[in-house]
Amino acid sequence: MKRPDALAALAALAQDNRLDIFRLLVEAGRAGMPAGAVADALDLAPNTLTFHFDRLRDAGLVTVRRDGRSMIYAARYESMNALIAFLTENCCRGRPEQCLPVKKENSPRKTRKPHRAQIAEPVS
Amino acid sequence: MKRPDALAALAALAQDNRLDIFRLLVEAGRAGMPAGAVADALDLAPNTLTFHFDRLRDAGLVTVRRDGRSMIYAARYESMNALIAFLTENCCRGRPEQCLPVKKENSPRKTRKPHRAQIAEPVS
DNA sequence: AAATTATTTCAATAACTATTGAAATATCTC
DNA sequence: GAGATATTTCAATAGTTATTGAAATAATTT
Repeated sequence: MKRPDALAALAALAQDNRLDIFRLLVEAGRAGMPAGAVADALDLAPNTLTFHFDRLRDAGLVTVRRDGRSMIYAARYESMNALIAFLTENCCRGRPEQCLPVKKENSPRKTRKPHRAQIAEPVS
Repeated sequence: MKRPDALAALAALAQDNRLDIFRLLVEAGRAGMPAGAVADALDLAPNTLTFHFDRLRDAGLVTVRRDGRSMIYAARYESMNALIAFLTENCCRGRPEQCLPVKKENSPRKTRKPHRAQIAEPVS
């Protein structure tokens, strides 16, 4: 997965309702579920839902097929895994050495008090 | 990592410049790098950068400490891994059976043509 | 073929987000 | 302590995104 796709997937998942929708579809498995069932489960207006499905679809995270008058949406596990792989790539699982905590230097005592706040503890 | 934190992390990473900033910090390792160096590397205005740092910080993805007049930003690998774990949780690595492709049913030939589009191939 | 059910399309709107320029703050150097 | 450097704060603005209501489309049932 390349950067633009990863960015699209992140953006698609970075929204309250869409995260719920996607997780619900993941739960539902390969079979997927009809739009209406998702609407009921999450209490979303059908047009709002279509809006979010479109975004998930654009990001390649879900597929649709028609079944009678229902539209069946299903999670694309491949894309999700590709995203996870992308994130993993340059993080710990890709470079485990960086996940280790910094080893505290056993610094020699200074004779004078160091300048105020020259080196502070990380904040937030 | 709980849902709200995961959502915050996703939102923080789901932006062009922030994704670059974060990846750069990940590259930089535990030592982190001064805001100015990030600004130079990515050609971003200093105030724009502060804006994005704030968001990454709120999402718990980076830390800051002051070193002289520089502010040193560093990636928090823990959070990144927590996010990956969250995403993995209900996806393939958590439920590998779901990643397998649907096995195509070897359906008995119908005598009559099925209703148009009753079951279609997944789209997009 | 009319009524019903499931979903999408469209336009309007409110809310949020990123970027910019100008000014403020903090630290360092002379 | 004046000037320089590094970064943040603030206000304005342009652009994007989510939600809504009303109407349209598609498939099914009667």
